[in-house]
Amino acid sequence: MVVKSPKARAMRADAQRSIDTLLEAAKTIFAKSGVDAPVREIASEAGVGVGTVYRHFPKRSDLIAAVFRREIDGCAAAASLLAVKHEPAAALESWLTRYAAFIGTKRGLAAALHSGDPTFDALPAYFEQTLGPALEVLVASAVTSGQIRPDIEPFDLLDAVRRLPPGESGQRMLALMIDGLRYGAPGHRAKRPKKT
Amino acid sequence: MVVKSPKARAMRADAQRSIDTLLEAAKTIFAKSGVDAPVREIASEAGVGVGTVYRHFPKRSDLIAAVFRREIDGCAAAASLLAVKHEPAAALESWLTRYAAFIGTKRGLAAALHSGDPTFDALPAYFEQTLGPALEVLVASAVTSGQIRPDIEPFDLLDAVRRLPPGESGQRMLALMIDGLRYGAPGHRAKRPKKT
Amino acid sequence: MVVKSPKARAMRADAQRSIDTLLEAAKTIFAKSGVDAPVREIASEAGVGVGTVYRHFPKRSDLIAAVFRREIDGCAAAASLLAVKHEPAAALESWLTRYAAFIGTKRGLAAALHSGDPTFDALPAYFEQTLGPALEVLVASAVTSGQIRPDIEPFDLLDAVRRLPPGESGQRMLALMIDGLRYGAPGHRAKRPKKT
Amino acid sequence: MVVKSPKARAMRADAQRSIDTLLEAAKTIFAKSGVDAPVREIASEAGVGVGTVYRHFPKRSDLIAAVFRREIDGCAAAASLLAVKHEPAAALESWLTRYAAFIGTKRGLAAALHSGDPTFDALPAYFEQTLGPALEVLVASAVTSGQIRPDIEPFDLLDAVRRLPPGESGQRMLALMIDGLRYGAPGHRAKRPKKT
DNA sequence: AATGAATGAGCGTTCATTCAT
DNA sequence: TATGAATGAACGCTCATTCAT
Repeated sequence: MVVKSPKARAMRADAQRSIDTLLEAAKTIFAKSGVDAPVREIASEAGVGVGTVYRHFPKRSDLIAAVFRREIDGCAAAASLLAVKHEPAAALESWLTRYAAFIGTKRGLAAALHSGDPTFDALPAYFEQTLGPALEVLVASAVTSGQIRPDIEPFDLLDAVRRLPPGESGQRMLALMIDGLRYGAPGHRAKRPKKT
Repeated sequence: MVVKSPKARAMRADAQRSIDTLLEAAKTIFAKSGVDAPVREIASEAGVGVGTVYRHFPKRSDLIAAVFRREIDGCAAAASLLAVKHEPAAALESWLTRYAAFIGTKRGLAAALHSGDPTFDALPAYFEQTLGPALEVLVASAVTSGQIRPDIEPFDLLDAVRRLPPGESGQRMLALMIDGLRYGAPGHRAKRPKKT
Repeated sequence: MVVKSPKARAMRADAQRSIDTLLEAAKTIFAKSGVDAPVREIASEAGVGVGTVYRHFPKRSDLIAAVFRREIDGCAAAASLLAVKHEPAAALESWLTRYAAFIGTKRGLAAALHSGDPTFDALPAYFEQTLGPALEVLVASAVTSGQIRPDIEPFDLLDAVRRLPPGESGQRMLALMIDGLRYGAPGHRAKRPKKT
Repeated sequence: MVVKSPKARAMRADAQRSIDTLLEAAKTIFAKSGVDAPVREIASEAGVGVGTVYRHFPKRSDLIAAVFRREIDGCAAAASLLAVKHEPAAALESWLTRYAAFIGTKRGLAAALHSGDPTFDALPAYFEQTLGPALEVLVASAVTSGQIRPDIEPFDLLDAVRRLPPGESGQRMLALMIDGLRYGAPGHRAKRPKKT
């Protein structure tokens, strides 16, 4: 999904370019200085005037939400790409890693998202409705090809990874979970310890 | 004993009282408005001028660190108090609850602590070195009296509770952990399910 | 007098319509938000882009002056209309009322007019030269028909009404003046107090 | 009356100096650029930082009101000075001239005063209660000494002069009124034209 | 030592004006 | 020619920090 200004109708090319540049810049600045970074800094990073920021994102929360949506979109879009470039299980693994990285980056936004600002109300639902199906396709493909166990609920996976602690410890746990996915797969059944 | 002039005594007491008042005020204001609250607000809550705040805490991070240390101290001190007022296991339970409450309050400070400001460098070590022994005593006592299982590493407990999610869900998980502590205790062994 | 852009010869119909719409919009916005209202607001009221405003009125003072001239024109034009619809004295009365209303509306512009901006230099003269003759015709007609006293200088009337205080008190004073006009009329002479 | 900040108690010398300087600067800037002049300009004229302006006058209307009150005070204070430097009638004349000048200067503030801002609510009463007695003393003195007619209500005089038109025409009318004051005085009765 | 007045950098925001579309 | 996106100067205001009292 391409992020557009509210009135997508008759959007001029330069305006769309401004929005794209702005979102990219905001992402960078948010990562560097937090979501409370001065608007001027974001404008400067984007190479536009502050007025342009305010034109497209009258409130700071509008900008934050747009950045967040954009990254959700990017993450979901990555699923399709990975699906055609890798084996099903490898694609799933790559995507989960990417998703975890996305979550890690966004941890700073969590506070903003829970600020009660109504601008953020729709974000959790958007998160699930966008990333859920993306993951579902990857999981289904890997299951069908017998590369991972079939008793996995994509939503659970999404949620569990989201709750992983940040840093290396989280990465190790993600690796564990991915191994766990493969563990019960039909193709690996022979390797399972026998029950007595 | 060296006799000090009454004046010197009084001044030192005054200054210490100022600092205490300031830390108490800062704690209150940090809780209400976050660690970025205006210095004036803190000074006003403490009933002093802003100059006094800057005299004792030249940088905001000094004040934050001092508040944090003070609460760590308070939390550690509570261990001794609880130890003499309750049975070992009950004391441990009470203290863990208090500790969790402290952690819950501080969650806002986490971002500040990870800001890279060198003022905060020593805090994690201070945290561990102060609360670790405090908990260790409580645990040892409860283990010795056979009220909790003996295979518990105090540091793990400290760390695990710190990572608990905020809110009611965290409280429920803390209750579970406390029950788990009692579960393997010698005094409860009779209740353990039999091995077949 | 109809307001036209400098190159009246090549003036396209839609351009003239733009100007008319703009002046009407500016009048509305000036009345609502003062002469310092944002240009965007005026453009929006007129249903055009801001660029169009600047095309026709490069400086704000140009727009203000044009609005003012337009209202002077409208007021002067009303004289002819009233002259054919009413008895001479009634026409005069109606016009003075309308003129007073115009003045009342414009009171906000007074400050702008005295700002020293050379754009406004010609306005006072235009005011007099447009409204003076308009009133003169009405007065002459009423005098000729014997409905009002003959010793009235139109300019004095114009000036006096302009200085009337705003609000009801001004309306009452205007009524008084109009009565005074009729008082010395030949047709009312019988009612005049005798000189001894 | 000396203008002081709301909490006159414990006002530091530098603060009072700041206020005085600010009011003087504000008067100058208001006269030059109107009451909507940038705060920075006023601060700069006063040689202080903008923060100082906001400390003493949180809202612009506070500053406007204070300037106005200060000038009323100054005008009232001039009465005492003139009373001891001139003959009663001359003092009255000088003061009326000064008062008219003050009114002339303030004409720009009229709009602000009628803006409905509650900060200005008390100003009209203050105006009357301060200038009324000041004029009353001058009038009484001149009447007692037989230099002006006795049938003059000070308030009427205050009000009439306030309504005089600005500029030379107003000055001529003020002169007329002052002559009128002397005209009916006992000491001038002999000069009155005889009725035939 | 304590106070709080003063400073001024810096932020959010608006809006006149320009100019690419 | 008309549009409105982009610009950036300028404003109101806050508040960390300094320093005279």
